Amino acid sequence: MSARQVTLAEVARQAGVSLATASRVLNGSTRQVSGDLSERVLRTAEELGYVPNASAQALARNSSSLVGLVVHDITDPYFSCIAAGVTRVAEEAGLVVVLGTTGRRPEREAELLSTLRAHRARAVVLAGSRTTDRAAQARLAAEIDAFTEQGGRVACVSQAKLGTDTVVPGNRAGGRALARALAGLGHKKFAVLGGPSELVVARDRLAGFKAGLADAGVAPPVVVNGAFTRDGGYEAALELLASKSRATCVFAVTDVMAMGAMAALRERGVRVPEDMSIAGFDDIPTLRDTVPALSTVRLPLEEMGEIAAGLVLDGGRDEARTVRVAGEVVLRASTAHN
Amino acid sequence: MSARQVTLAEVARQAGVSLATASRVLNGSTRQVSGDLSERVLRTAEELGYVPNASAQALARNSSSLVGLVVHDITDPYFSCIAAGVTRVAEEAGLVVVLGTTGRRPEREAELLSTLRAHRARAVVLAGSRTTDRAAQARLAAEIDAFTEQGGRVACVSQAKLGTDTVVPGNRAGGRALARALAGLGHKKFAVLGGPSELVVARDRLAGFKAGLADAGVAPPVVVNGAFTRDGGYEAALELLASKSRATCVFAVTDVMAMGAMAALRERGVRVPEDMSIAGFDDIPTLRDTVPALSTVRLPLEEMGEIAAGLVLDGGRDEARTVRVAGEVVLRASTAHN
DNA sequence: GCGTGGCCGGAAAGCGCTTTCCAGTGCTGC
DNA sequence: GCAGCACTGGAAAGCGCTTTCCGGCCACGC
Repeated sequence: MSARQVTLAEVARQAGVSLATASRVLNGSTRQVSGDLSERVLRTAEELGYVPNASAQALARNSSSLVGLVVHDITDPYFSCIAAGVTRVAEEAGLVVVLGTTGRRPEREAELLSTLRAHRARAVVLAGSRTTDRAAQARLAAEIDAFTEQGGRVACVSQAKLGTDTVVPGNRAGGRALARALAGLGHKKFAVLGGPSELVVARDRLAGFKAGLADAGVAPPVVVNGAFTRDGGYEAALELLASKSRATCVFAVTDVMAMGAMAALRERGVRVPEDMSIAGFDDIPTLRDTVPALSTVRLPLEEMGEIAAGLVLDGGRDEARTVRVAGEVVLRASTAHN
Repeated sequence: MSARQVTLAEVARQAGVSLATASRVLNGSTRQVSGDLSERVLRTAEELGYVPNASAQALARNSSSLVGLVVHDITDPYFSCIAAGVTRVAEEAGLVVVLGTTGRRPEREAELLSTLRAHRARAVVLAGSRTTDRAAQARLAAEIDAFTEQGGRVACVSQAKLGTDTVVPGNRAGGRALARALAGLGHKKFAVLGGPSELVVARDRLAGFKAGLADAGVAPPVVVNGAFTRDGGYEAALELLASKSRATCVFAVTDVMAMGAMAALRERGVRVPEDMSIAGFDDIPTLRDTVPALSTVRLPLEEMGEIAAGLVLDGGRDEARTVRVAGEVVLRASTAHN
């Protein structure tokens, strides 16, 4: 139990070389070490089962091999897809990802950033959606500043933050294109299941959708707001039904919300798409296989995670970069002609 | 840019106390510090925006605040639910979780453990399923030993590993109960979409299912193996259909596989449950809302993650503990009477 | 009144590594 | 043949923190 860990010093002693030499061999510094010694060190390290102490390295080098990833809820396919992209890139780069979940509490985001800063994470990907809550936003901005000042890089997914690299999906454009496509199906009365109004993602998608309807000369939609979750979609759909709206097509600003909404419609005996067409946004994998398959705006989620990780790890230029990824309207069985 | 980080020494100097005192105030050691000094330190720390360097702390204390979590694919709801449970508990305990993904490559598991060991993670939760590949298993066992010898704790979910705490779902019992329930629906010919034969989870569920059929006096099922993924289920289902089996009910050893299987059946015009009943295992949240809703064996996935994290973080007794969690058969619309 | 604890502050010795600086060696070039 | 250089190995100074140990102080007991 607790057999003391093998240290570099032991390896060095065992191999009959200095600490410096052992260090140089085992981490590939710029300095050369003769093949002879080098091999001896390698061999003893192997024999002793030496594993470098990452904390000590981080301390000595003043930089760790940690990359932070902050999401609201890892259970949500939107986030888990992004997480998959981020981890893939990080692991390829030999880094380790630290997963933080906020549970959608804005203050947690700042807390996590602070923790990550304590760990001297070299970068962090913020995948949460931006809130418009002033205080939380200021606190977060301060943490981001502190983090970058300390030499770390920050990238955001789908929420531009001052001075950070960002991957922004075409929320507005996607919403707009979707609206036109749906209007093209002949629908005249639309409803939108919007997210909480303080989320810019939700607002952008909604704004785009409205613009698209306007393009098509269709009346503005009824909007019902709900939480950005499956249950939020469920509740919002019930509320919509209760309102006796005459909508024939409903747009949920998120696939996950659409999922909840479909459950609500089904429970109330509203057939999709016969009685009501429904579309979402994101194209999370699970909803491609459902019946009816969900019409949506496809976002390359894993790729977005990869891009974000790439931005944040590529040694970093100074100015903030923004990468836009386009959404692609995919009409499936959940939307019908009207 | 890179404004040097505030260190404890600066706080101490600024507050006019020694390093020791500052440290004692800011981390709550066993030693008391007079209210006067204490407050002064706290205040300066606050003013300067001091954040302790986690690497330095880890080094000095010889223990970090990292908890590892190893999964195959964070995108898979099974794993993301477990991950949610683990992160919740870890974050409550003030720890930080490091997410490692294996992409189902057995050797990655050992690699990740080694990395985690380098970081002196204080514990790790292994949520991957055990392989029967001898070499990989030995390598993994060695890493687990090394990890525990170094003072870290290891817990496994659903795979007993020598000397580790384990959370084991009732795979066999669940499979058995499900088989009986399905037989009770009147089905006589069964098929099973099994996972890769080297996964004990898959084998246990299958074995339980067979036992349950035997209990009910029903003939053994046709078994088709596929990968433990949505696509694996899809392929296996196609293979099953091609085999012209007369099965009226199929059990996919995993909900995710069932999802793929349902897609395959649908494509081939096989109606569920009219032409074919189908059941899964796990009860991942997304499949409760689909049409038809999937019959399955419910496992409290998030709770399993919480339990695993709890086991591994509770200061640890010496002998390995095992917590069993029962699966509960839930029949929904995807299975019909025959 | 003085010895004996109990407390609290501070000095300093690490924790395991990286990296700078210095010393020694063998070459090259004239 | 020797100055100068490139190159390699080692000693040692940190990195930012924790913790042991020591010294000073006060309160107490006899």
